[in-house]
Amino acid sequence: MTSIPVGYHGVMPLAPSSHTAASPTASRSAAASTTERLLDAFEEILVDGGERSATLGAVAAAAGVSKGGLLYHFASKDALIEAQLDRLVVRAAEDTENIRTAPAGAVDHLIRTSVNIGSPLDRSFIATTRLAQGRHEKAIETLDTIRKGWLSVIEDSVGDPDTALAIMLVSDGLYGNSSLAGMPSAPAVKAEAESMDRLLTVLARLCTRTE
Amino acid sequence: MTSIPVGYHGVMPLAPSSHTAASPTASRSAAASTTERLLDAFEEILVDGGERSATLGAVAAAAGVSKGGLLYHFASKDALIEAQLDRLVVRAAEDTENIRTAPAGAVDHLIRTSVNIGSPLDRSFIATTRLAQGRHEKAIETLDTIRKGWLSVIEDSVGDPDTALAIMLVSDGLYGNSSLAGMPSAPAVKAEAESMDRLLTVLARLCTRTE
DNA sequence: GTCTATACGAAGATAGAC
DNA sequence: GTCTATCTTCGTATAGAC
Repeated sequence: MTSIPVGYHGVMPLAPSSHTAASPTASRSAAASTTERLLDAFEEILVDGGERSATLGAVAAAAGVSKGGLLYHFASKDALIEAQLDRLVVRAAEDTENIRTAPAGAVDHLIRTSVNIGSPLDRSFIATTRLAQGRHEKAIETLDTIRKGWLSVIEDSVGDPDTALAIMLVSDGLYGNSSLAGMPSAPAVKAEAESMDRLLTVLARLCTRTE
Repeated sequence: MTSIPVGYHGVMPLAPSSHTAASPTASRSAAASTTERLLDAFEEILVDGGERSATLGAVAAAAGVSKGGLLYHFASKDALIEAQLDRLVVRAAEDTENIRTAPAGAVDHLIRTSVNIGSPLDRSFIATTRLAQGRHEKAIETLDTIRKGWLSVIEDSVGDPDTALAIMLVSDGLYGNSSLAGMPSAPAVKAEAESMDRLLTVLARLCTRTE
């Protein structure tokens, strides 16, 4: 199987303009650059198979290049990881703003987006979770920083730090469970939606002290 | 292969009541059987260094034996993992009973024990978390089963399934964060204790009757 | 029960051809 | 930019000595 050389093709229209990591010759646009495809492949393998299966060979193959090809773009495995972390930071920053300005409120938005639906941020985040569980120091720090940002937004929204912490922990729990479960089927997602509504109703009780 | 299943032989040895409490036997280098020491070493390396660093060589060395010595007790790495999972199941079963019969209430007990303080259960649980993040199927299933047991107890305690879920998620979040942070220092644990009290106060709001 | 020696393959990384 | 060797180290597992 696996006739298509291009491993992953989920992300679409977004123009890969901002790239904090080293980008050799990011010419033009159109289809995803090899660098982007490599990062996509890396994240996907990390999410689906865990840290151990995310070898340079596996990543290269999934992106449709050879190991040597990969190593042209990322001089070492750690360079690949660093670029992945940079990518997460960018995506998380956008997300934090989305939470802050969410029409339905920060809590509602945070909780609802705390389950993996396969979004680019989900993939980047869960991929980093795998690296963090492998005790990669910078991955742990990156997750911690992002989490602090989210917590801060929730604090601003609900006022009380302890309440914000409780909500943040629910989010952590949801994401953690979600990252262990396989990607749910479409109908399963729908079923989860109802559960999600009820959960939010319950959590609303936490915020009944707004002053 | 292996017509002689010398490999793994469960962890049946009945443990003296002090199982859930910290084993007073100083470190992991004395009287315990080699099998136990190997499992202790495996879990500790998994917790401290992640899945990748938990190689047979590292485990054997930490337990004070050679690779060959380890392989006498556990015929393969997977046998080692299976034994580790069995160990978690036993410890978690005891813990579930402790939660159910906790004087301060199930919720209070669950939440308070959802931060890593280095107990045998903590180590077994977090070690399994590492394996689960490495996408080890049985590790994922084991965690899921244990979690369902805890959730069930909380449900019995608080009555409402959705409220129970919220509390369970807070527990998941706490454990997840705790497993990423390094083992905190004694004073840090104390500081956390106050935060824990406040968190429980907040969570108490969830259990307010909603008729 | 535990050790040493070794087979075998996988993983990260380099060199250089195209 | 990408590929094909190739080197080296590491990880799992086997065989057999003590």
